[in-house]
Amino acid sequence: MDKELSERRKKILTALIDSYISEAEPISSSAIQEKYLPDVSSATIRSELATLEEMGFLTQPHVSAGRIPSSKAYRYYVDNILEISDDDTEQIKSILETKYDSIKEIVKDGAKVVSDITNYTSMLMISSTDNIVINDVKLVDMYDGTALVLVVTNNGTIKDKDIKLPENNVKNYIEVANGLLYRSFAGKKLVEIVHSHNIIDAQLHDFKEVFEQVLNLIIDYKKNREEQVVIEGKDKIFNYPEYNDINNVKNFISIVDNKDKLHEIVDEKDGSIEFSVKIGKDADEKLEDMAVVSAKYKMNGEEIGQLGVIGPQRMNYKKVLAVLKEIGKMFEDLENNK
Amino acid sequence: MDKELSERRKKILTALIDSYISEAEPISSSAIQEKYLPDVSSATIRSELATLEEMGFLTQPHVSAGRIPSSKAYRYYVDNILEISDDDTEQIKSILETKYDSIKEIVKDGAKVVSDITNYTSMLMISSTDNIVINDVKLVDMYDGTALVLVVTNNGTIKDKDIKLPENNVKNYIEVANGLLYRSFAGKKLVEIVHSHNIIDAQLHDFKEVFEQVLNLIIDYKKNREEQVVIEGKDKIFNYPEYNDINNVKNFISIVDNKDKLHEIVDEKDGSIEFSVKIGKDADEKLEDMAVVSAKYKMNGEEIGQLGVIGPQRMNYKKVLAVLKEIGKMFEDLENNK
DNA sequence: AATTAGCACTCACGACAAATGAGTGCTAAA
DNA sequence: TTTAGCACTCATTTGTCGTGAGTGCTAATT
Repeated sequence: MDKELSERRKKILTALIDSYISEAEPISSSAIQEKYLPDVSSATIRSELATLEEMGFLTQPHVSAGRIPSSKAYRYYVDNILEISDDDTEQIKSILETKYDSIKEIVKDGAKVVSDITNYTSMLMISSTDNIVINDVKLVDMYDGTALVLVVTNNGTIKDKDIKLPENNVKNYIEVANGLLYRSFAGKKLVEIVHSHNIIDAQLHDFKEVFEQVLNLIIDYKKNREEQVVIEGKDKIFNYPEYNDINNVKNFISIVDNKDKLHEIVDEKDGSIEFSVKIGKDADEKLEDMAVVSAKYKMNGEEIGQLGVIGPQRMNYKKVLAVLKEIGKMFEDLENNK
Repeated sequence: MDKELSERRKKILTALIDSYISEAEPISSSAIQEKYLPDVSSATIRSELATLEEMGFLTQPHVSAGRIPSSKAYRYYVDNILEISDDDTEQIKSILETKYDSIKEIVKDGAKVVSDITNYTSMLMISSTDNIVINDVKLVDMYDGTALVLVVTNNGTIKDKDIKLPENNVKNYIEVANGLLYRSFAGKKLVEIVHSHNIIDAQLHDFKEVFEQVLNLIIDYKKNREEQVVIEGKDKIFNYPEYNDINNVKNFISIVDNKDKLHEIVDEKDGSIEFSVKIGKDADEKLEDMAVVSAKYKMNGEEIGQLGVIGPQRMNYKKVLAVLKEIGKMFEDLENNK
């Protein structure tokens, strides 16, 4: 279908996008001729441009202006033209290496690293916690007849507020409760627990309260983790001239400051897609004139989160994708060396 | 000094500020006459305005425009004119009550509540953790030769990653370590601990590693807490026409997204000041055309944090201060009822 | 001495017109 | 199929002018 573009048209389209990515100005036929295709005349390029426009790849702000790429053009560019060469990779790698001492730092503030290198606003989202497995639940005796709840998962330990214990025979109570808690929760996935409120009823009446508190703790934890979104470098957006328009800024802020919207845009139904590139409102109603590039990262086969950038449509896709890929490789290395 | 304004001048200044707060337009002498002072002529008001301008309370965008209040005017207004009546308080109270079921909700997302009621961007900052006292430090036996560190403070429990234990005789090791940890840390303030790295040297060599890990945990905790800033309702800023100017928006974002700057602006050397109102760049170089109103909250005599709003200079100081005060009262009630 | 009416003056703002020039589409020739 | 040439379009810039809001000043009034 759309893949049938002649080489020259591809070349013209690429020239147009490259130029627009760096200049943010409509490009004229003669500009393309001078800088990218000196062997043909501007008139030829003009007729090619007319065809490309008919095909929906280009638009013209007005009749006496040059052309700018449409969302479809970026889409085509990312899908069919863009290639990340070893050179690009090498370059990114060396930037990553000189800027950050260890991969640990990158994991910790991944969003900041990505934002700094790409020069776009970046976002880090923690993945669904459905598959976290609880290894054990323990009460630890504290003071004043309270106990601390520890929920040990395959992904770290959750702890939260103390819970109150019944007055008498605390030591014994905790022991029995720990046994019950272990039998009820250990080995279960978070998602199972959250959806099976009836666990409580099956238990002994004396421990009902403790169970409820533990359950709430787990539910809260799940909810909080899933809402977690880190945004870095919001002010980088002002580097791009399209964000001299207050309406674009409003739009940007309203997306970036709204966790739910961000999730909606980034979350991919298809679990197997590693890199996601959403361009313009064809991809999502809210993304007018914007683009989101994101990657899913895994650790030991388990999805741990998504990292990406959000910026103007005329984004440096090559660089962004190279950075995200390179970080992916670093994760792999980290996994293998351990 | 500046306190010597005649009643009529006060009245005019108040009229000007009130009008500008709601309209965001320069006010002319005749407008003041019509709406606020029908008993004198506009010419009289004009000459008063000229004097007020000379005194630095007013500025004129250009010669054929009305006047707008300067930072100094707002300052004077807040310090010498503004009074919060019982009526205002009642009104805020009823809004708070109808909007939020319990004080708990307000504590939990204080920033959101304040932003919703005032209609300004709000911020919540956790206070210095210097005075948090450690009650105990405990290792809890986990699996695979690891232990979880629990640091119990008068302000909740900190837990963090597991730490590795020496291979043999785990149970005994933990017991001894717990004793040592208790003796080293219990009763000390966070600030003391962070500044006394030499604790380690005094301890037995076998436990050096555990001590270091615990110490790092405490230091990290302190650092993280202090950096914590919650911002709510950033997009509310677009409700105010001064933020149709992209430069003001840039300025706003750069302040609001920069924890350090915010701390710098809000942090008050004088520990006794409860309400702080900073207006314009007289107060802080970065606050060009903006104002920050914030309050310090205490619980059991201990400062727990600051809550406030940031917005245009022509802020509804009355409402904002009333809301912050009312929330303060709720804290007091909460304390007394417990 | 304070207030006021009256009037000349300033200046932002919007409307309109004219000039400019960048870039196009089309046509006819190579 | 490509290209040179040219007429055409239209955003942008610049300049002029009229309008009106609001002021500052002065002279008269209380």
